[in-house]
Amino acid sequence: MASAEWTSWRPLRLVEDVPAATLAEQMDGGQSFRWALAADGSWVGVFGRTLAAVRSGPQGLEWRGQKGATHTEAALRGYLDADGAQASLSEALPWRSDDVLRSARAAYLGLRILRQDPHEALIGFLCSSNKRILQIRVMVAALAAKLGESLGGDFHALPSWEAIARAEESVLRSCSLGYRAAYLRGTAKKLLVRPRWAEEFAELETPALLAELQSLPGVGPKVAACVALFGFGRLESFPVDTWVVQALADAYGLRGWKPAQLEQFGKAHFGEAAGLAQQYLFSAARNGRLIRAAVSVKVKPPRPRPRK
DNA sequence: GTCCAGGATTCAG
DNA sequence: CTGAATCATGGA
Repeated sequence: MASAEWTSWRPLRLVEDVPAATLAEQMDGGQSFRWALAADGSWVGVFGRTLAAVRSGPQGLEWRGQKGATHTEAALRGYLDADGAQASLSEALPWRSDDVLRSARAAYLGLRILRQDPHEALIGFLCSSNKRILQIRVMVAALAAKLGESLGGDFHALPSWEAIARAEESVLRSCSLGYRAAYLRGTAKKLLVRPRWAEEFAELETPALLAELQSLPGVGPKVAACVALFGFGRLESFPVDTWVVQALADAYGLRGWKPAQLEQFGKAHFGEAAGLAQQYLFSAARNGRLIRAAVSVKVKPPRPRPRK
C-alpha cells in the first residue's frame, strides 16, 4: 500500500493554545475514534472525506493534509473550533466556584468538543456500548477499511448507511462488533431511506433531537447525548457514562444517583456548556486526575424527570 | 478463571 | 414504572 502524499507542515492558529497533553486527550479521549498517534508524535486521522495530521509544535499547533486537497485547513479549523466559539463558553463555566471543575479544566486547558459530523458521531457511539476507547477505535477502523471509500494509502472514509445495510454478515462480524453489529445494521436500514436525516435532525431543538436519535436501534439516552454533543454541537448535552457517574459520586458526593438524575444535576449545575464541563470531568476522572470537592454539593436527588 | 468496558434492550415484578 | 438479566468481545 502506498502511503498518502502529504503537504508540508503549517501552523494552525487558534484563539487559545493547545498543550500537547490536551491535544492527545482531545484526539484520543473518547470523543472521536478516528485519530491515531503516529510514530513521529503527530495525530493522524480522517473526518468526513478529509485526511489530516495535527501536532503540537514549539510554535503551537501545526497541521498537514493530502497534497491537492484545498479544503483541509478550513475543515480542520471548523473541526477543532479554531475560531474560539468554545473559549468563551469554557470561560463562562462555574470553575471559579467549583474546585473540582477548576482542577479538571486546568489539567486540560484548551480542551474542546470536536465538531464532528453527525455520521461520524453516530457510527462511533453505536459501537461504544460496553467497550473501551481503544477497542472502539479498532472497530470503527475495521468498518472503514472494509466498507468505506478509500482515500489513498490505508486511509478510508466511514462507510455509508447503504454500504453497512448491504454488507455481508461475515464482514460485519469480522469487525469485532459483537452484538453492536445489529445496532449498526438496524440504524443503517432506517437511515438508508432518509438520506437527509442529518440536516433534518439538525433543525430540531435538543429535546426533540434526543428523542429522534433514541428512536434508532442501539441508541439509548447516553449514546443520544453523545451524538447530540459531538455530532450536532449541542454543548448543553450532558452524557452520563460510567466515568461521569463515578466522578460525580466521588467528587460531588452524589452517591446512589441514577444516570437521569445526574444528567439533570449536570445541566443545572454547569449550564449552557454542560457538555464541555462533562468532558473536562470525564478526562480528569479517566486519567486519575480528579480531586474531591472540599465540600460536597448539598442537594438531594431530584425526582426522576417525567418522561414526555 | 473473574471483572470490566463512554450501554441498550428485553423481561420480570 | 423500576431493576435485573442478557447481549459479544477483548484486555487487564
